[in-house]
Amino acid sequence: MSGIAEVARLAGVSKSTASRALGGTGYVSDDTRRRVEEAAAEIGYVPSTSAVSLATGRTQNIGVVMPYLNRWFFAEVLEGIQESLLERGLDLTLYDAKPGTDGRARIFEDFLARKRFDGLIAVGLEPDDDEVGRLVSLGRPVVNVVGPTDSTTVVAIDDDYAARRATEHLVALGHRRIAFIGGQPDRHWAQVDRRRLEGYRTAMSDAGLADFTTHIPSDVTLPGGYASAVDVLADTRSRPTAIVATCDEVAIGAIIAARRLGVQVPSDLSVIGIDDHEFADMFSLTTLQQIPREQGRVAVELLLAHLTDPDRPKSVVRMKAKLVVRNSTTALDPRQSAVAVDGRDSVGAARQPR
Amino acid sequence: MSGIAEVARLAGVSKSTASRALGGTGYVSDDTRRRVEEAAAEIGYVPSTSAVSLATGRTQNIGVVMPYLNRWFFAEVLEGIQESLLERGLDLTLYDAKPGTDGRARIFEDFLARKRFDGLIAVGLEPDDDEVGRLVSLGRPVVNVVGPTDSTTVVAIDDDYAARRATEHLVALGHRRIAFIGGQPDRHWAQVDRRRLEGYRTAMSDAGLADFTTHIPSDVTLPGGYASAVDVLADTRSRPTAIVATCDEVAIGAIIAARRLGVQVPSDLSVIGIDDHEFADMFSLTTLQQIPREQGRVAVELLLAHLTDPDRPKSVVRMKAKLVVRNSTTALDPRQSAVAVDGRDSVGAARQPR
DNA sequence: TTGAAAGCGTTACCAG
DNA sequence: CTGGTAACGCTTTCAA
Repeated sequence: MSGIAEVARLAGVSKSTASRALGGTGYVSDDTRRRVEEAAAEIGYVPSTSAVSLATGRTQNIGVVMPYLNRWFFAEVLEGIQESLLERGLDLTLYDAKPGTDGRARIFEDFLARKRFDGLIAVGLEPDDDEVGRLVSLGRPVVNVVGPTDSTTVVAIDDDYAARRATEHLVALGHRRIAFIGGQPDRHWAQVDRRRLEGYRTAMSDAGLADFTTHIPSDVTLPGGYASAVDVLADTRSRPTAIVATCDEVAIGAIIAARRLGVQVPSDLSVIGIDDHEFADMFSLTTLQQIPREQGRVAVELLLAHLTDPDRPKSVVRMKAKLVVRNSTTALDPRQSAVAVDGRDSVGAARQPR
Repeated sequence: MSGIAEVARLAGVSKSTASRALGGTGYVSDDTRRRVEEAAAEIGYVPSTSAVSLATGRTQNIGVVMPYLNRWFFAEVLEGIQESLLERGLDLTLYDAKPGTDGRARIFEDFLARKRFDGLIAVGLEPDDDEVGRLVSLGRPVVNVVGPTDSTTVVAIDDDYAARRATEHLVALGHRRIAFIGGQPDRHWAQVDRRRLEGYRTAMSDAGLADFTTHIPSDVTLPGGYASAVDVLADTRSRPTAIVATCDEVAIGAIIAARRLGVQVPSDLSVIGIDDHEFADMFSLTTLQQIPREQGRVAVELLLAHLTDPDRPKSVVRMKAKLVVRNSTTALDPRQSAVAVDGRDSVGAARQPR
């Protein structure tokens, strides 16, 4: 009834002309264009997305797959993606693919196969081989935010560097009994957390502290960090003097645990995280800053580039997290601190990475 | 090339028959159906969503509009919606409409108008009149999770009750200097928070404590609660003995602030929230429990009911939050507690509402 | 129980 | 610069 035919009728032109005038492609006289636009405005014409998709093969929609919605990192990335798509007039279809669930299987088997999108952004998905296969076989560009660097275009921070830098910061402050907290060998142990653990190990070895290397398993959540830290900090004798957490949520959980147990941060215990979480400031948390919202925006740009140029080679954007020193870390022994502190680590204002 | 035509050719039937066999509607012999299904499986046939939408007028997609993604309540509702849609094979398109942004305006003007969905779920949107108008004019069913009870079908908890009950709990414990924290008169002050403040006021009046009524403004976030609480608790003389927080995030912020200031919870200060946030247990927070995930699921059911029966009258599902007593609230004066405590409020296991 | 053909609302090619 | 027409891939009458 309405539709472009109606617009064409009102403007006194053919459907094709109306389409051209509205779409901006092809030759149309300025006068005709104006008449068509007026007609469209008059009846409040909005093109049918399904008809457009059918005719053009483009959905003007981007799919986003992620395993969690309720964790800071994921929510921030999602907001970055959403912002960026919004500016470009693109819709966003969300798939919540929790590891090990039936729902995840259905998403890969049925939902994604429908290809209701021109391209896909996978956030921290860590797909298994089968899933990677399905992703590739969609024949649509895919960008990963945090993920396998080989099969697709990826944007992420350098996890190894972040964890090393965090560890080095503590080493420079004179700490030796430095533990790493986060990640569970048995449950879904994310690659990110393994890479960070490796970075920590490397830094410990490089500092000649291999013997002090300790991994405290923990759920990668705030309560998870709290629970594990309570456990570890309870024993006053064996307690580490510093902790590298796999992310700020775990770090903050550890800080809360320390406070509850009467362990002073930073004087009795230094804690450093990775993220620069929205709560980091409130807990005076020293951390390696990443900006997930920005990663989301970059992911959109990369995906669009792939859409524009299908032959564009895959690329890897690896950002460097930046040390932000707050008040959760301090020199092990006050008398040594002036000497031991690495100049790079002096307290200062945080700057944006990139 | 592929498409249903190919399936039909392989099965040796017409497109119409293939469509009927696959769609499940209309008469098809069992034998034919099997042949068609095999053919479809063989070439991995997946119907084009745009073609289906164009032909049927159904998108098999639900739109979800919310103002925040990174807050517990919203993320939980979203996960509930997603779960529920996933079971039914429906897609979910997400719109992030932050109050007062250009993006929000564009969403209402352009994005929603595209009607890429069969129905819409608005979560805590609190649309202004203009926005409500646009929503209605879409001619698609709309369900609100938390929102205006008049214009559309709504699912929410009874905020007035929750806040009253929370306040009554503290009154029953003998508290008089009870303050309410959360919500900013100047900024986007959510209706939810105003309703809760009203519930608190009513309960205070009913208890003859109108003179003690105090509203502490605060951002409705954990750091917001922290900041405001630090402010209020600093003055030992005027400090309240108990706090009703508009939600658990604010309540937890207040608890963290109290700990930092050396104010013992609950002996020096009782704190009660509304939510039963994922951190509530870790902070031993007494609270009025709601289950947003469940609200999301119910919203989907209601929306689908409206889709099935367009004449279905609007309805309001108002859930009652349930008091969960943990360890952040206690009797004001230990000697009076045995008498003062309302029997209903004795500590016990939480049960699910509904 | 099956098939032919007419849409669904656009875009895009090809003459004019 | 414009209009007619086919095509996009599927569903849905309507006859047979």
